[in-house]
Amino acid sequence: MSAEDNLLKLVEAEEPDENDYRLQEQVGFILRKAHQRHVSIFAAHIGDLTPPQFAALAKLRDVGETSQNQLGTLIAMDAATVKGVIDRLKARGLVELSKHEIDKRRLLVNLTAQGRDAIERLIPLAREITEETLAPLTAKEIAIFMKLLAKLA
Amino acid sequence: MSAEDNLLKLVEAEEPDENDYRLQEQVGFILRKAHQRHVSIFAAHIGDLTPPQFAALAKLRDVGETSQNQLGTLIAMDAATVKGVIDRLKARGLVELSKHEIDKRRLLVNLTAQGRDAIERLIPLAREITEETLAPLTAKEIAIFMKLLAKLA
DNA sequence: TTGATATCATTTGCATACGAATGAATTTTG
DNA sequence: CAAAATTCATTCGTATGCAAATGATATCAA
Repeated sequence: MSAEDNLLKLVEAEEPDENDYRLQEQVGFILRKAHQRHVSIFAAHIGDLTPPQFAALAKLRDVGETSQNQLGTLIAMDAATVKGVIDRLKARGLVELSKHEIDKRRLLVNLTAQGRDAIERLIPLAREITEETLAPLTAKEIAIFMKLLAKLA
Repeated sequence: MSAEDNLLKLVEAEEPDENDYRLQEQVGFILRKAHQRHVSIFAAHIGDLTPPQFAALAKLRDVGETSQNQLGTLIAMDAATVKGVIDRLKARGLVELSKHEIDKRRLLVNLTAQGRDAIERLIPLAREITEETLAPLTAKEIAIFMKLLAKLA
């Protein structure tokens, strides 16, 4: 191989050929597919609630009454998104809303008795969902994957 | 420690306490956050196109003219979703549609000259997006992560 | 205290994402 | 061949997800 060939190879290694972009190998594309698969598994186990709705109930169970915005922060939803989620949970009687006594801007959210029953009943199913989502990996791989995924998120 | 204590520990290990469900540690929740972060990085680099729109253009560049449904399969979008994406790309002159001569059900999609220019121009930015998304990981971690993520998706 | 800022919530507009229903065209099968 | 099943595309309804604009309230600072 000539010196020119070696130089060419080096350049290609540093700056990949523009023609060689493989969508299927990009992290964003695979992340989107993995997320889709998870949502599909979720729907198969819990048909009458979406993952965001479940997240809201699960977090309210953790922290008790909070403001809508604060809840949004805890479950990684912006104000506009969390409003829709809470509205739908309220319409189904799973959460109740009240005004903050002191700070009149805040809208407090809390579980109803029915909402508490629902989340307690659903948590075992949620464990199964996590398990099934991770089923393609071994226990060791799961440990590694979760650590790295957390770093990315 | 008594024999009873050991038995108790064993049972707890197999069937975790129901009170101890941590949303923040569930794979679905973190997957959703990682995906959100990626979309945000994407938007910062490529403001005038969404990841699904980019995926459609990139895949058309790979495979050339295809039917709308086939394209959807290739980029993991159902028929209803891909229609919206293609409609918007068409409205912007980045793709063109035509009828399949033989199979009258099919709607063929292809890049326009403008669409081809756009995707060629954007691919280098997409490389940066992938890089930035993976920036919290070392090279070795990236290799491991991508292998495991692909298994999950 | 008051004027500038910041926070909480809502609304609008746009873009995925998918289930379900529908209709048209093609393929399979009995 | 003819009926049944499948495929391709569209439409509708519902649910995130986020940017931007708005209004109400609260906090900070001069």
